[in-house]
Amino acid sequence: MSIYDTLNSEQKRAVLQTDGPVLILAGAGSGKTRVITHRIAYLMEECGVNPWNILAITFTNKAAGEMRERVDRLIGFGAESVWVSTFHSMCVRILRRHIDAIGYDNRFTIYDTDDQKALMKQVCKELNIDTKQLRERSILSAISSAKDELLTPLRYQEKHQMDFIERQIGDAYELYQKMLQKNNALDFDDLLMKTVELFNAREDILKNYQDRFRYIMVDEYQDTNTAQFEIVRLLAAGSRNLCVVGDDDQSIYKFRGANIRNILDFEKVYPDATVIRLEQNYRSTQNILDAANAVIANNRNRKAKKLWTDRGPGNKVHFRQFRSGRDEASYVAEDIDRCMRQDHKLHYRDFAVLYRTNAQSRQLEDSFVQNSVPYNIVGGTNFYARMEVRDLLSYLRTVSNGLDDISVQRIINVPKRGIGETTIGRIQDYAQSHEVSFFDALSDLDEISGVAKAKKKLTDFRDFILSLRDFASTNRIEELIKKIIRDTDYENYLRAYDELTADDRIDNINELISKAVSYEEDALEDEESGGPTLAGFLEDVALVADIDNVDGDDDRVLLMTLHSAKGLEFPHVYLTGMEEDLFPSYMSLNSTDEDALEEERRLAYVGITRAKDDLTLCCASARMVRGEMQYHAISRFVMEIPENLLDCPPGKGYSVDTADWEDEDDEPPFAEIHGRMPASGALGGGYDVFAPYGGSGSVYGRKSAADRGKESSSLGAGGRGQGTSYSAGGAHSSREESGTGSGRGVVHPHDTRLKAVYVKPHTSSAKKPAIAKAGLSALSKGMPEAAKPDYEVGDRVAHVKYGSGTVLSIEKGPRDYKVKVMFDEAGQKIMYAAFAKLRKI
DNA sequence: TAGTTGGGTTTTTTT
DNA sequence: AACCCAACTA
Repeated sequence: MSIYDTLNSEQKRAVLQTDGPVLILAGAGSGKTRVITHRIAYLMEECGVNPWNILAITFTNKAAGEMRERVDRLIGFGAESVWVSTFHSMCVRILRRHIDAIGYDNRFTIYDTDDQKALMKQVCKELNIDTKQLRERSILSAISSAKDELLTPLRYQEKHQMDFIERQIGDAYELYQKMLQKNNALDFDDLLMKTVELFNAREDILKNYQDRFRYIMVDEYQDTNTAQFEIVRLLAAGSRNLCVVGDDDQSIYKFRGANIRNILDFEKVYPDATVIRLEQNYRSTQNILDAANAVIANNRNRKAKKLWTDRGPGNKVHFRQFRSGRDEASYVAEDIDRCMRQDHKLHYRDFAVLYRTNAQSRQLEDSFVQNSVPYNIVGGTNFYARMEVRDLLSYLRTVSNGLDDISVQRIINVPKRGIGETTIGRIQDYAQSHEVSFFDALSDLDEISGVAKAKKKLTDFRDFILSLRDFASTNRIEELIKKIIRDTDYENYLRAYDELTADDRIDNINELISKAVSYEEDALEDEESGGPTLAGFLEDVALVADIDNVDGDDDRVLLMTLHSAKGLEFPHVYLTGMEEDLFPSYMSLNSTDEDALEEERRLAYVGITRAKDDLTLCCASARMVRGEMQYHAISRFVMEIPENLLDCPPGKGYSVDTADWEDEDDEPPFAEIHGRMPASGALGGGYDVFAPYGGSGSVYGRKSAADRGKESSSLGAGGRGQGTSYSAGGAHSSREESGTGSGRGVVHPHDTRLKAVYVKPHTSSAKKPAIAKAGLSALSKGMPEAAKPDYEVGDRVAHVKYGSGTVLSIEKGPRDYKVKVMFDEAGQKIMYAAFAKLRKI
């Protein structure tokens, strides 16, 4: 029995079809990594292919490492000679060897987004571009798209000369590119584009790689952009042994240039391609798969397919709605705890919590800390983007590449050396007019007017860098970093900068040092890399993805964005923030591009299919977004899942452990809600709700999408699962609140014990009733600023339930004003002002 | 030159 | 809420 007998027939076909173009359409969880690894093993073991002739391109360095490991385990030899890497790493490797052929120095620096922005700032200044009107970021993203499409500055300018903005971008692109070259730097997109440029310029070099890479495999092919497509096309042009693996339903990187047509049109480009579909899923239960299939079926531009499994139905998909993002976060942490207690075989690492945006991790993190659940967050502020790490890296880059002006300028006054902006500006002007680098200009100080006062400081700095260069030539990177820290007294600088964060920052620096150490160890082992170099370390550092740093053996819950979760799987998955405007994002809903929403749906599909056994979808009625309370309807992606697959379908009434309003002083919430609500009869037809303070009522009033101005655009698109807005109110709320023009009150049954959702017509944010806002604010942690009550001690006030009374005291609490009232009939009560909604009489 | 403050803005997602 | 920048002050 061979290792290939464990494959199903389609997988086997994919492994055995070694020659010619092959397209493997691999649904989520269909074992595509197994196919690729077995294919590599088969090529080496059965076809006698030299591992050196095999290239496998993966999406992340982590995936590359895992793939190499798995091949090793399969055949136990030779896997280290297979070239497994990401597009970007592969390109850097090629460019380090050959980029001098197209006018760069081989010691080039890789600029990340922060460097790009710093450089673009200079470009805009030079070109007098008003960055208020046209931000650096927008220019950079336009340039990035151009590079993804392999458009040179010249070609971009030819294509885009109609309006002023486009001409400005064209000019900026041209100068930006010149300055990059002057700094001897490449940005991320250049890595791909310059490789194509190199291959086109030097047929001999291309031929060399074509001869080497006789068998090419590309994973996650649906997320390749035009530049990557071209690289693959060029490399495979000789042998035509190209095997691409992907799933059009999981294409989620359009924003960075991914072109879904690369996979959809593969058969057009390679008419003789063998197409293999892997539709059996080995990961998830049938209920989870059915949910995923139901959601993705709403996309129109896709290759039809349907995942199936021979696993049983499993648990239903869990759906939970909460009052606030905070409640959602505590539920997730507590539920994980509950699962762990219930099933002792479970580990923390069996859980993942996914969200659409990094900003959502904050509340989750808080709640995990509070509940002592160990967790790891993937991404957010990239480790290498932290101030202290960047400072040190800029020193290293200055040592490594004297032409990198951006790095020199970053550190010339860090820690403070008394070198100010004016001085830096003068040196820069000189450097520019004399066509020398900024650093070299430091040796011509006598010729630069107006820097005499700072001359000593500048010379000291220059000499310091020179001494570091000297030191670096005979010492290890680890020692170099330590020397920089020591000589600049960097730790004290951090303490002076911010006492509170200094310890964390020092930890980060130590981590950087240990990364340098392990880089040097790895590079010593890897013969092909040519040993450890400073440039090599900087390049490693520049190309790591957040997910690369995740240690699978760490027994912690993983928190990450849906994007980061691609390619991973977990027994238990929580998808949080399943709300309209959040997921699908506001951006996609307002986009003119129809595919934007489909891409969000693919993202939902990716999220759902990460789950093996249990999937929990969560949403919150109210959530702080960018410092403002927002009220969202349940995500359409939840509504697209058939009710019978959900344990608690939206609108059916259910209970949630944490959403319990029995707490002391915890009055029922009331909310002003706008946004889309689920269609279907969930709320219509006299669904009963209970008003705050005891009364009961039912949903009444209903406004069609057409009445609703701007929002109707996203509503009116048709199709199932679209929302309808209801106006509603509890018994206490008056009719006038329900039907006004832009009113969009919604009552949602959130809990069978729900006493109330108080609904106000939405007018404008300026006119939002302060009290409603304060009331909800208090639901969420960290919102101390509640509206100050308009009554004072001694005033007579009226309460909806308790009647009238006299205010005994008003005390500012952590969240809200705490008011003590002696009611004429009900006696003394203490309540929060925002919830109590006392009216002065 | 350095540090503070107030105002305006806001990539969702990342190699 | 967090960030960035310009303007202001010491």
